[in-house]
Amino acid sequence: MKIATYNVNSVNARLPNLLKWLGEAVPDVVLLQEIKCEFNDFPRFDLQLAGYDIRMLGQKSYNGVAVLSRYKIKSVREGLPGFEDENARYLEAVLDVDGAELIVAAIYLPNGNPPYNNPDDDSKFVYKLRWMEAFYQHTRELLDSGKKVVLGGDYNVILTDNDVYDPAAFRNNALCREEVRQRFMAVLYQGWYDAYRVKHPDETGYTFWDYSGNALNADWGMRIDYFLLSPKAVDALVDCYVDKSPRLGEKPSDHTPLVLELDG
DNA sequence: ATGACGGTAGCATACCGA
Repeated sequence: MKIATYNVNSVNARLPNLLKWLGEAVPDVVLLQEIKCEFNDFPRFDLQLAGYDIRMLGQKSYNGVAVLSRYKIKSVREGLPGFEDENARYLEAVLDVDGAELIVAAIYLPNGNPPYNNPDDDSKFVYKLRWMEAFYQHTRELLDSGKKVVLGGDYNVILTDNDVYDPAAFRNNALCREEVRQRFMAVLYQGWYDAYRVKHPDETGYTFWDYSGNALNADWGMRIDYFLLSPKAVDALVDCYVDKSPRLGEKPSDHTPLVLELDG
């Protein structure tokens, strides 16, 4: 089974790029972030024709997440429990995989950096930390359930200095700050596995390169998209890798897919 | 690497992003 997480930076702007990649990589499940549209504007017919059952949680202009699945989607949870969120950032789905249950979630964690025109405004950072606290509570419950769970998404966290091209330049960035790293580590310490790092302890594993300048050519990237696996999911882990081809192709997202292969 | 770039709303320019 092949599962992908892909921040598409607008599913409509990315549709040709996305459909091309789906045809080449043929993932069974795709977790999308930043679809940037409401229900009525989601390109569901194209994606259904590509073979997927679809659930989405959208809003106008910003954010938005979706689950595409070749397996039947039995139910979904929209948003984190106990957290009033004005943004569409969390969609969890129960899949029927040949009679067995697999839980997946598409996650778009807040960025947390201040607006450029107001660098002293920390409200977005406070929101990020609140979001991570609600996420921590929910991942505890998911882990305690003992189920097979795959949490994929754009976490907007640079976990260590090995996950960014210039750690010094990003030291005070909301993706790197110690409070954020500690909260992400706290989730991992519950007993989740960072699938890419399990398979590739020393490679960069960048999943994002800025559109500007020659960031892509110079490999000025960062690893901010992750798969977190519960123990039952990591037992089935075959591989986890970055597929850079959509980032190198026509009209790319600034992210590229992270792919997970599970046994069965 | 506080720049320059892309997407959206909406029609000029502001907001968002990592």
